[in-house]
Amino acid sequence: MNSPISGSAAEGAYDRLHPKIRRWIRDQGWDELREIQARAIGTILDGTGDVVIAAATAAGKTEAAFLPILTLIAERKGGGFSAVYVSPLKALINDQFRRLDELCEAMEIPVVKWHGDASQAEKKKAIAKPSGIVLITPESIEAMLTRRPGDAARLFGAADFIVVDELHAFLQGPRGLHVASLLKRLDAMAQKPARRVGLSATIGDLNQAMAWLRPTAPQTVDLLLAKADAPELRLQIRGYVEPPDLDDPDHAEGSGQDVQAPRRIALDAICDHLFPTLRGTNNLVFGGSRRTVESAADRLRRRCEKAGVPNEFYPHHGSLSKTFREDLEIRLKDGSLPTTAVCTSTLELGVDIGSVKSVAQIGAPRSLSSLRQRLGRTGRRRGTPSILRVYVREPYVDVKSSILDQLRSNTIRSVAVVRLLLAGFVEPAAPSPETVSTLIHQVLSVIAERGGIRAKPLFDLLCGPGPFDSIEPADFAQLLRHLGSPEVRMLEQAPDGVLMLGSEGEKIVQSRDFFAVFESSEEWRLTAAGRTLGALPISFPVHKDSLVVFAGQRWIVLDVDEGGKVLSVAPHPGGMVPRFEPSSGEPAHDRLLAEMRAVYLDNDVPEYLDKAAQELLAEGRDTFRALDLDRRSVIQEERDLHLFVWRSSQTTAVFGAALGMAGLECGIHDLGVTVPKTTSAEMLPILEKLGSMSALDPMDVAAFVKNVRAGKFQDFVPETLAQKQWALQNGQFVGTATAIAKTLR
DNA sequence: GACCTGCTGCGGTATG
Repeated sequence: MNSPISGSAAEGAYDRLHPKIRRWIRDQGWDELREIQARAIGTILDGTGDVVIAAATAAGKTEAAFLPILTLIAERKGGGFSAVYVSPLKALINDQFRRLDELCEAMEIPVVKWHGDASQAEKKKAIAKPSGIVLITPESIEAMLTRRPGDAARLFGAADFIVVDELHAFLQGPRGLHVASLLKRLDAMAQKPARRVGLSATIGDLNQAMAWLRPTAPQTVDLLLAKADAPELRLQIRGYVEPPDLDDPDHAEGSGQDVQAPRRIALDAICDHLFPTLRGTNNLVFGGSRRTVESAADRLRRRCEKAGVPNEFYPHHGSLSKTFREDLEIRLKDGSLPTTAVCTSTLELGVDIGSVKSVAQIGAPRSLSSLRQRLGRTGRRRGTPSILRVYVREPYVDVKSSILDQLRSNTIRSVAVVRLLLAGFVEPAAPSPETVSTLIHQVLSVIAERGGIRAKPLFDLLCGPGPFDSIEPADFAQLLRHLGSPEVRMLEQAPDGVLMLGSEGEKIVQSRDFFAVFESSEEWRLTAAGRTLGALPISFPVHKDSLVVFAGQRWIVLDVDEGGKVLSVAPHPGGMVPRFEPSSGEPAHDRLLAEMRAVYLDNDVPEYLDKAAQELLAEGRDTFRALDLDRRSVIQEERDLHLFVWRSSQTTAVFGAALGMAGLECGIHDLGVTVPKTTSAEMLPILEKLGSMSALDPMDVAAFVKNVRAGKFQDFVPETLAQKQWALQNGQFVGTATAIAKTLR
């Protein structure tokens, strides 16, 4: 049989694969290897170092990594896993298992799924005879190290490769710090450190990815970038204005939440457009919050009922039970019934749901990396376009309204985001404020793993180049002393200096929720006729006869089990949409604010705006000009003073903290800060003083920052260490804040 | 003015 692979480079790559892999490729009916796959085969077979493979979704990254890896490990038998694949999602492990299992079976290489829902028997088998490939979550690696330290080295210590999937998901946040630390610890127990292969779709700064993958030698990481061949993009931005005096833009249609006479809110009009536009095809609607998702899904279901047609709109978010979510994912992938999922960010990455016809977004986006990921769900078949509809909600305004509302910043932001999307911009990863909290977790974990360890080898194992590089020996000593203090009792020190777990540390490590480095909140479990619907935040006020909209249906609470934290419900026509826990918003990048300013200054009216959005854009620009915001940045509005900063959320927050030092409490928004009950006459000398401080010490600003501590173990982080870390991560923004103060006028 | 992610080991019982 002739080689099915065309192109000389690809042909060469194909010929170098293991004969059984070549047969499998022919059996798949593939007529060519993708370019990224051919290049990965060359790099992995010829090289000895680490590799980052960055390519669009559905470009065949998994095969790009595993075809050459399997070729190299084909002849290895037993003696530990040959390759460790780390994934942030169980669902992704299940998908990859289906893709790898058949190929590996042909090669007689075992593959084992290793996560909380995976078969105990399979895991036991692998512990007895570890071999081949393991597909595992970070938390399961953590559990292995702390609960079976004797087995860990035998299982992982001989691996030739560690593959990290969805690498971009680990470039920031506590879980990224956690996995990076686990990689170091796996290296420390290995006879020879494994080669690392990172797989990713959207990465804003590739240097960050290389540094994350091999902190000791980022420049040695081979980088394989797939040429982007993005499908044609069709897009529309639609504008909607809320009615006057609205207190809840997500309330349930025709419910008691609508206290005054029922009236139409923006969400009603948005769903009036979504219903006929999306019906009959598969789509994703991103709602932004679980509350908006429930409210919109409920409206769309009612429109189906009214039209006398079967419902095809279903909610999907993290509080819904697994069964609901999986049923919907299967229905989307299967494709025999038209289906639209109204979701939060749950369907943004990972799980295989096939290609959808269009993506809709309720509310103006703020993050390019997330919008890109969402768009990647459409236009996956050759020749079909990506379709994106953005539904922008703006408040009602009249002469008494705040200028912040009159500036129509949501509409402006939508236009700016589209411009940056077309320009190919993606935000880099932001620093993670959970550093010390995650270090505490790893300190406890290493002590549990080894039974006890002295401070110096503990520091050498965890710190230095890598996730905790910013922790100096003196910081580490301070942290250990604090953890060992009589008030904390996380650690104890034996007379010979060996650190061991204290009574509190023992309790924490033994608990079932030790393995994850992120927090989880307490919730009510919601059941109907014995079936679990999902979970509601414990803060949601409930009592018998409460009405609730959940899982796309309306319910009445029959019974409240305080002890078991269970709510029993039954279908009911009324219902309130529950409020979930609020937290801080998605951060905006400097470049987005610069682009928003450019949109205000320009005169072009993009043709992708509907008539209402065009009017909102014009209103925003008129207000911008009337206030002369091109030249002015300090605007008095009655007793409030607005300072227009035009910088990232992080810079604006630091600027706000610097004002806090001067005794001014202020509110922070996209465009800048608002200081209540202050005049520009009072403000100008303060700004002048701030601007003249050439060396404002970030440590001094840190003292005025609320929530300087973050993460699961934030209560155990010494305040001064938290402030020092904040100053390290925000020092550059403090400098920017003084520079901003100089320019405001 | 937000979202998402993860989970051991034991003892009990039922089933092939």
